[in-house]
Amino acid sequence: MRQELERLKELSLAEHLARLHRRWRTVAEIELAPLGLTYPRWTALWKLLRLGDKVSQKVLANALEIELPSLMRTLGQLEEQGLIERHCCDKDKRARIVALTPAGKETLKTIETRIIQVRMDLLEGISPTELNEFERIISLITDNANQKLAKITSTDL
Amino acid sequence: MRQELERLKELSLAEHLARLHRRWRTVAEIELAPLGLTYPRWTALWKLLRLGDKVSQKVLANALEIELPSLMRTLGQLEEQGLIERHCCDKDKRARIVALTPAGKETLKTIETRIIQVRMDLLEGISPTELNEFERIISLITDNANQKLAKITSTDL
DNA sequence: AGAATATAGTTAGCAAGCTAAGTATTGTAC
DNA sequence: GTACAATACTTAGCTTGCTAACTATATTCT
Repeated sequence: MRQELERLKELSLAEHLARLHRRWRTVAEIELAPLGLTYPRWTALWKLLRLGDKVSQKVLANALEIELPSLMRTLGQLEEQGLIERHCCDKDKRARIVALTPAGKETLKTIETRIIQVRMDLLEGISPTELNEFERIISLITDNANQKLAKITSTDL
Repeated sequence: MRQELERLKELSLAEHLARLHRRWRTVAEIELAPLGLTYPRWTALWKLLRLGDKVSQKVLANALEIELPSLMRTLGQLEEQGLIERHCCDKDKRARIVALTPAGKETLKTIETRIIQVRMDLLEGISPTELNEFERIISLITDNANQKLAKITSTDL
């Protein structure tokens, strides 16, 4: 009986995780929408600044923890909005270097306080210790998943 | 300086959460794919069983923490596969009652051990106490997000 | 009872992640 | 130095979440 309840709970974990992910995104989206920025767009901008403004698309995708094709669409939109530029790279002609435009930097300044406010609101009532622990468990489960994925794909050969 | 680092970390939290969500789904998907079941399909089947087999679409959507239109597509696929049926409800002619077919029940038996195995693998190395704490923080952030959403949408009126 | 509102379901179409497959360039191994 | 492998990008198309707008039924308020 207790075992049955545990099973139920464990199934819910994945669902709760999914729900939290969607809600977080929705909140962030609503806050930044008036500026014409969706969630993937402003996280890309933000991350680009943190990485030092001029990086390859590959590096940016890795930092954002998404695949290159997923990033492509977003960068296309940001380019159209005039917030970023994509240059050729002299050292590696395959690569394209992404850089913030002046307009992009200006926009980032405007949204910074909003982004920080959203985070503070969502993490209200959680101590730094709890947050660290939370991050640790996320990493642990992610590692487990990655290991399992590696095992599965290798045996598929 | 330290404050700057904290900000970086907090931005990452949302991304780590998103990544974990995608990895979890991917692992589950690969394990169940040979049976013709994607993640939303088998979670719907599973949840349906836990809810007692005969419930309205609305109730099932709530339990799965997704919106009705999202569920519709999945139920359509499961119906086509002959794993569920949708009946009219006598008491409320708007509602449609979802029920497992014998084939659906049979399939559930087959996948049950696999589902439980995936969960155990992903949660390996995490104590029940840690897991409870993890769930608690998820709920807390989700509540914060919901409150913020409620506030935003109400002031929009 | 009749009008206004709310609810369950449905349809249509958007968003943003993914994989698979293709191209151009680079790096590596004889 | 030439052939093979790996890398960075791109394109095309799938998936499954969502919201908006619609219908049919149920509920609530005078």
